Amino acid sequence: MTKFASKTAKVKKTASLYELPGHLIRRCHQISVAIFLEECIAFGITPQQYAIMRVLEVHDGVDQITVAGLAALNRTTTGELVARLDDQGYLARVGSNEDRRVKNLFITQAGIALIQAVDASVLRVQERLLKPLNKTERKTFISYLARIAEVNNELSRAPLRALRAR
Amino acid sequence: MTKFASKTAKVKKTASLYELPGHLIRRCHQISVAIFLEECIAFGITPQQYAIMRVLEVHDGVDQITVAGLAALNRTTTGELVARLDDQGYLARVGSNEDRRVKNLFITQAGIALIQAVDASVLRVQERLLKPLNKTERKTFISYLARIAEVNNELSRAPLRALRAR
DNA sequence: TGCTGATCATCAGTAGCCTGTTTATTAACT
DNA sequence: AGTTAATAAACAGGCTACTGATGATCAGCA
Repeated sequence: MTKFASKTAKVKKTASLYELPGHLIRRCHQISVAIFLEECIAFGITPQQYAIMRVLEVHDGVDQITVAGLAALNRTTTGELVARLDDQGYLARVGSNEDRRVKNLFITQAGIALIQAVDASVLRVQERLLKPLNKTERKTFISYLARIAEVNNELSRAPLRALRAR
Repeated sequence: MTKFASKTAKVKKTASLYELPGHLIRRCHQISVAIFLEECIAFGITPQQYAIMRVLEVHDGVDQITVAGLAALNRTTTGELVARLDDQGYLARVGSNEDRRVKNLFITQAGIALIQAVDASVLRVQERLLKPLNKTERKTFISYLARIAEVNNELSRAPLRALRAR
């Protein structure tokens, strides 16, 4: 048996759990969220809520599904997040007149103020998260993440969706 | 104002949402989970459940908190995951005699069979996830992820915890 | 022995993430 | 006009992730 082990061992074995990219990405995600919450605790905002606000900052007045697409968030989750942001007064849901199925989302003054106020904290999140990498490594790392996210976008259950023409 | 803009612009502005590492990591995480679920749909297992099984494969008989630490999972979440794995018959929870607070987790024959059966699928998950990167880029990417997870481990709300001496 | 502090599992409650379905409405086609 | 298909939002239900608290138990120490 052992005699032919090297020749018959064509079956690749899965790496250690601690080397599996999926597991590592999950851990990095947890770290990223933890740092974000710690830095932004004073604003009572989560990374996902922040993402929606950043989308709205650029695409004010779009509907929930569009925001979900632009932020790469699930449509149902987005509904919940938007409800909370509405409660907090950072955005307003306004029923559309042209299409009565739609609720358009508009950023409020408080919402604009929030994005500005939170900016320094978000910068610190990036800084702390990427601290283990030097400047060139950071660029490389981000470019790899971006490439994986872009090329595999359609594999995601909440893919990024560009703004549709109206 | 504009005249001095370049000189006064010492305040770094946060990057586009689509360049923020936190946001990109979240998207890659979603993709990773989606591919895993797709590949392993036949086994009815999730990435987190798989992580627990892999830990148990090496550290059979440890308690829930220890498994949580070794898999970098939250203690409460681990309790739920373990309950489901128990229901599915992949592990057994056995009350300890030495310490009656503790429930030791033992992998079952079905659990061992599962890990083996799922192996090829997990390999495909890695392959598909990292497809946008070439061989050297993959190594670099994984090493960056590992470094970020390791250096920032204590920032996580569910940090990796080594096996404690008993 | 009895007190005190730690520890394991669990519960309650909140948030995120997802699927499939339902309701209301719109668009498209006959 | 009337049927059908498509779409936005919301609902039901399940899994993951976390905090803070509770009950049971154990360990250390007076």
